[in-house]
Amino acid sequence: MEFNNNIPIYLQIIDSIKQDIVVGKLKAGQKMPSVRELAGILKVNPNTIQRVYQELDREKITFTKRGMGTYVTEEEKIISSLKEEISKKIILDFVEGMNKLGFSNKEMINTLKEYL
Amino acid sequence: MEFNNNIPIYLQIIDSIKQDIVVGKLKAGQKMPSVRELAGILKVNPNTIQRVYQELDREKITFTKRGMGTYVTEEEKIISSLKEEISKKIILDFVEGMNKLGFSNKEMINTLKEYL
DNA sequence: TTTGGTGTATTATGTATATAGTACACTAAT
DNA sequence: ATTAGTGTACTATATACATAATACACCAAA
Repeated sequence: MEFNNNIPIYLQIIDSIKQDIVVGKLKAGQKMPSVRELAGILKVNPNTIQRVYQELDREKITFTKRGMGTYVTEEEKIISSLKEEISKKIILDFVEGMNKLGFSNKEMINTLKEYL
Repeated sequence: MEFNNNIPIYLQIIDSIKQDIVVGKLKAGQKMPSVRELAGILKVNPNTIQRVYQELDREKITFTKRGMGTYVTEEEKIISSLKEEISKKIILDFVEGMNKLGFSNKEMINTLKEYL
């Protein structure tokens, strides 16, 4: 995994996990890698993953059974609203960014079509 | 100006100034506010603005006359390529983000149209 | 009961960011 | 020459992030 130097690693990992959950790479109820295992995979410190899981737990996106592990939430509602939230943010960033550059709505769509 | 807590302030100020330049709010050759003045306006430390101007100078987006002040570049080429660069990044972030969420190109455009 | 794998907590260290305060060098205008 | 306004440089302090190392608490399985 590649990290952007200007954004805290733990936030980038959180976003990446959210991505995996909303697209179904990580399914509802599924066990996540252990703190130490994920730290090894991503080559970051276990404390960083600890922070990641604590934050995800706080947002109810995962839950933790002490001594057992951390699991993806079983509530599909949370997952679908998470997907909604993420896509809305992407669209908003795009529209606001293009607006600030002076693009009208039509120009925005045309520029996007050209790019694709 | 509102700052995002997760990104260094000096980077956000740099982006904001670039925005103002490419949309013509700041024109080629125009004098920028002094380090101390801009620090006062944005309510940040002068050292932070110092860093901002040094970085903009390094990127040739501004130039500095010692004892006189910092000025927007007079080379229109730099400004136009800057605008190109910024808009490309916005589009790329959008397309990549939507792709990762599983949107096809058509869905992407339709979702955008709906939003607008 | 013991063992191994969980999450959790704590202390220490280094780096980047941001602030605070001070001083210096240069330039234009008085 | 003096002054006021520039950018620049430096030291110090505080906080957040990330790493490192260690220890502890909990649970399931042998």
